[in-house]
Amino acid sequence: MTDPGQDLQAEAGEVKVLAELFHQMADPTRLLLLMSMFSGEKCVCELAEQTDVSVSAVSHQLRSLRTARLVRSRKNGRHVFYMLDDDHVKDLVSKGLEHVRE
Amino acid sequence: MTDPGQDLQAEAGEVKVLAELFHQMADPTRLLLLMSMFSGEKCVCELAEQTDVSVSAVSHQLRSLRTARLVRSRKNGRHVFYMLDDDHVKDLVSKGLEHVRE
DNA sequence: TGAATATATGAGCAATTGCTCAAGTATTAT
DNA sequence: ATAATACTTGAGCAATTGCTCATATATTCA
Repeated sequence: MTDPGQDLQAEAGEVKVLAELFHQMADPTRLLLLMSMFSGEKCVCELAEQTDVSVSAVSHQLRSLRTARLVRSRKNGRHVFYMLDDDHVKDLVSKGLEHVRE
Repeated sequence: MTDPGQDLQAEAGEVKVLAELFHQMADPTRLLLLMSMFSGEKCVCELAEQTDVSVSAVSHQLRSLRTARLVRSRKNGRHVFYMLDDDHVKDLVSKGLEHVRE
């Protein structure tokens, strides 16, 4: 259901930021990375394994997600753990799946 | 809040379809077109006017949105009216704006 | 019928994307 | 110190994107 408390009018600037948010979720690899983090923080090598993409490619995409503030990272020894920055992404994927599954 | 009734596990195929959904919403022009339809069906020339994009470009993007089943159209005389195919898009934009507005 | 309006579509092109590969930094282990 | 592991980063490249422009189709109007 559409949240009635949300103002659906938006300025041009807001639309661009919103498009950028969806853009981050529009690539299968990035989307899979985000979904892998639903169960908690994951290190780069785990993410690479789960998505079957090279460590380098994953690192590039994580940088993109981090710059866009969808994820944040924490360093521990030689591992870097990535996690969702907030729960909105999870909500969006949930809503998206509702649509996909009709 | 994350819908607890939604299964957040997804197969590879589902992820691709979901990415495609977000991809449609990831372009500022397409997003603006979708948002213009929140208040009801609009003809191509109205949409072009509101988004300040050429009629040709709008038509191309509407075709993309229609193929991806985010919108559907209805012909009346020489006008073609476009409308959202269901309310999920509206929900996604609403959730997205929550994120953007922190 | 012919002109005007509304929309669709294909070609072409610059910009962006997502990968690989090679090289770099940082941390731990021997 | 040297090697191994974990990750990052820049260059380069093929594929995709979103526009414009020209042209085509469909409908209404005079």
